[in-house]
Amino acid sequence: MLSKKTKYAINAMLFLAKRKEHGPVLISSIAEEQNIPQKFLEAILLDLKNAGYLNSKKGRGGGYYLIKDPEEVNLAEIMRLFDGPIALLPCVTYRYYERCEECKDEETCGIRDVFLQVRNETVEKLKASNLAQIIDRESELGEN
Amino acid sequence: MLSKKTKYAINAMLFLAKRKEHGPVLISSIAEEQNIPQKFLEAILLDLKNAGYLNSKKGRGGGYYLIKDPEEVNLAEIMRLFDGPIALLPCVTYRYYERCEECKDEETCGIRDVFLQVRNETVEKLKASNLAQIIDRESELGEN
DNA sequence: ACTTACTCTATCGGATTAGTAGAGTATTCT
DNA sequence: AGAATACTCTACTAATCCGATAGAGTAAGT
Repeated sequence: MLSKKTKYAINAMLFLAKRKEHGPVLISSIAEEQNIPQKFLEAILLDLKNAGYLNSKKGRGGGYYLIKDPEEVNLAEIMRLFDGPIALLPCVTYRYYERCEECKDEETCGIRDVFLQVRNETVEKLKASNLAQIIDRESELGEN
Repeated sequence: MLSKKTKYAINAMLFLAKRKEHGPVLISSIAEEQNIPQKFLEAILLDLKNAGYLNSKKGRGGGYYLIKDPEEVNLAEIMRLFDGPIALLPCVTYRYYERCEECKDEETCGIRDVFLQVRNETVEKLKASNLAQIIDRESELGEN
């Protein structure tokens, strides 16, 4: 299951993507409109800033704003940032590879390839899901 | 990521499936051969017994043994037993459905259908992966 | 200067994970 | 019957993670 942190991050990013042309948005506005505890959100936004997705402006008229193209930010990235690897086994991740300690022999492991397939399918789908596409999808659904 | 409990359970089940015709297997043998802490394994085997996969025999010559057909036990079931739902959002599980509390409107949620697709693909793959198939796959890999 | 608003450090309760200890109960062999 | 075997149950623990909060600090704008 996704952590709340990741869900909050996705919602905050979508919110900021929709307001991209309106300049910085207050943390307190994001918190209020997306139902996120403000202090918790502050930490999340900071992580997103440090990861290069957002920038912030201090003082009056300040706030956070998206600096990446909404098409270039996908769910896989956001999830990895907060929840770590998407794979279900450490031995089928690319970036964070680790042996399964209890595994006798990775070469003949009967479950490894299933989990590798699952991982690949999942990552593919999540990568295709970028902020722009999600926003389109939302308004599409809203019209019915 | 899968918990150790789930991984241990899978390994123990595979081990018992291979020894299906040999009668009961001691907890201590399973623990030793699969590198699982014995006391921890005891709890796992008990859960698997209560879930109807295994049965046990007490006293001398006792132990645990598989009572289901290896083709009828798949990874999705074992994972659900120990780690709960496979879906990444509570609103896309069938058995354990729950609203996402921070979700404003499920009908127009832009990420719901991606996660539904991911869940369905994953469950499908994991269901196809049963004990018999995994054992076949292992010996197949061992021959190269 | 003063206000606004982001940033950093520390802390916290509760839940979960992985594992341990030990007494208890049922079964079988002699 | 009694001993030995082997599963079963209850309780406990250490470590880690999750979600959240508090408060002081710092930077920017007016």
